[in-house]
Amino acid sequence: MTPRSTRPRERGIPEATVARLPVYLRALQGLAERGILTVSSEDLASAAGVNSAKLRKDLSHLGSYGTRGVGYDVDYLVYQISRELGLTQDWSVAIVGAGNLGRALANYGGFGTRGFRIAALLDADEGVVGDEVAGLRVGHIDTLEDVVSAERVSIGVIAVPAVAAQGVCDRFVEAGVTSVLNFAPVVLNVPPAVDVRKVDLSIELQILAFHAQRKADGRATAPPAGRIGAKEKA
Amino acid sequence: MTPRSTRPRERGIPEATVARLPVYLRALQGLAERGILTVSSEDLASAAGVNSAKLRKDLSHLGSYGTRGVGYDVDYLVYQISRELGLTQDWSVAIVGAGNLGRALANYGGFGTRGFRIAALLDADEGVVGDEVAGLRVGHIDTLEDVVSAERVSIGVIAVPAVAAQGVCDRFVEAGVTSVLNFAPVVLNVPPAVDVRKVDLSIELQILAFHAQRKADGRATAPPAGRIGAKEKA
DNA sequence: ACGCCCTTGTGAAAGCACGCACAAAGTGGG
DNA sequence: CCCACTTTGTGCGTGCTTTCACAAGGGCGT
Ligand SMILES: NC(=O)c1ccc[n+]([C@@H]2O[C@H](COP(=O)([O-])OP(=O)(O)OC[C@H]3O[C@@H](n4cnc5c(N)ncnc54)[C@H](O)[C@@H]3O)[C@@H](O)[C@H]2O)c1
Ligand SMILES: NC(=O)c1ccc[n+]([C@@H]2O[C@H](COP(=O)([O-])OP(=O)(O)OC[C@H]3O[C@@H](n4cnc5c(N)ncnc54)[C@H](O)[C@@H]3O)[C@@H](O)[C@H]2O)c1
Repeated sequence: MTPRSTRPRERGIPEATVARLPVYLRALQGLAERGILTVSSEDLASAAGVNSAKLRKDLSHLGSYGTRGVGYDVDYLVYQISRELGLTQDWSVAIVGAGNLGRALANYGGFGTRGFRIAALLDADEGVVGDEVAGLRVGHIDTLEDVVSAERVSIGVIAVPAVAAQGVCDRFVEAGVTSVLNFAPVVLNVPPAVDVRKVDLSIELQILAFHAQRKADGRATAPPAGRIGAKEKA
Repeated sequence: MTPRSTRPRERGIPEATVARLPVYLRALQGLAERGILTVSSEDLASAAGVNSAKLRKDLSHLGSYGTRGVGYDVDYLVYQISRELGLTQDWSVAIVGAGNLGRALANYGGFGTRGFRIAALLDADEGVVGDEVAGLRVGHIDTLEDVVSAERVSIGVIAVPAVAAQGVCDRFVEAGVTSVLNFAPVVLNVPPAVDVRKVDLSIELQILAFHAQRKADGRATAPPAGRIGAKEKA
């Protein structure tokens, strides 16, 4: 059979596109707040910081939601992108690690406004458990499995020290969480069905340093690469 | 002439490679701490969560620093990658916004240990200026230009609310900062010579939500393996 | 009702990135 | 000294991304 006739738009949005949809969504919400009703691909692309052809191709993966000669209806597009991203439903998030970062995350208002609900903030330190952070009481890490199941947590956030991250991750996975956002600077090992994304500050800084150095160098500066012990090239 | 050109690395390392070098570096440092002297591409790749062929190709962009039949000298490779990333020098970083996130960043130990020095933490709120955070006194935003110039800040970190981000960014750029790390959920507008990287929590969550929805949606329309299923994504 | 003009949606081309598979290169044993 | 074995470095095919360029589609003024 040819299942291709089943859907107006094929299931199978390129990963690169998925990563940009949230950016478009935010830009659109900004436009909506300013009372703008329609927007051309050119203007939206500019607001999102991308090339307009790319934006159109990205949106074309969702369907034909534009009107030629006019542009896109802002509200409608917000809805369509939200739906595609799964934001028409709420997602429960559990944060493990109530340290500097975990608390900052819990205090961050940008969660709830976008359909993500912090169901729990857990920590292993008895001195921290019971604290109130952003109207949430810090729970004990041992309740992780219960919380995940009771609150139907589908996204786990890891904000513990690097050495503890894999262990926390394993517990999340064991408890049935299949989406993990990792702030610890380690490579997590998970089964193929689990989706891990990482946010790594050091890496970002190092990438910036690389480019900064290159800008500063200007010309080819190959300082004596040689060093103790190892083989000398040439 | 024509010596097998000592030019180990051509100018022009692929961006994708640059983004992975910090991951390799961290994995190598972990090995070094455990007293491991040499490592094969297979083992290092596994520690870094990538394919070994990819790792070898990435490293080949820096030069031929491996020994066939043996592997790579851990210390030597640490040094080479560090040098390539510009980590053999120290970088001064200025953080603007001493709120939840700014404080968490300032308190984060992982900075100094990797060659990044927090030269200043600035805020506009008079009630916050003067606070001590992580042994650092919060300065007033109006001193930004002075600090940048006096401390030779080359990397600016933006941790202010979205509405204030572009303004802070403009001041950084005006002051001569050409590398910016942005935590605010906005698209920053900068001259071409300025390098901006963003860390956007909401976007990461939304991408996770997209895949989570897809997994939950009826069937496996797309085998999770093909996408960012398992190992961490770059 | 007609045609002009604007903007979308999309082939096609070019550019990157990835990973396989293997020759080359070096090690260590006999 | 030679050979068997290990692991690197890379040529090459494949698939994904980006960008260009334009035909098709739709609104709007006359
Ligand atoms: N603070 C930052 O700005 C920042 C930036 C980048 C990355 N990170 C990373 O984020 C993670 C957290 O950073 P932080 O500054 O919040 O550290 P932190 O030390 O302030 O907090 C860590 C918290 O995790 C808890 N914890 C430790 N082991 C645990 C376990 N097994 N189960 C549950 N809780 C446990 C500790 O009790 C502590 O409260 C670290 O991996 C760090 O490298 C932090
Ligand atoms: N807290 C988080 O976990 C988190 C997560 C993701 C993104 N963010 C983003 O990071 C940014 C900061 O978040 P936060 O939670 O720390 O906010 P916050 O409100 O706690 O802190 C913001 C700080 O910036 C200062 N500020 C405001 N305008 C300024 C200006 N023009 N110049 C200098 N300082 C100024 C404020 O005085 C305040 O101290 C926001 O854009 C937020 O969206 C935060």
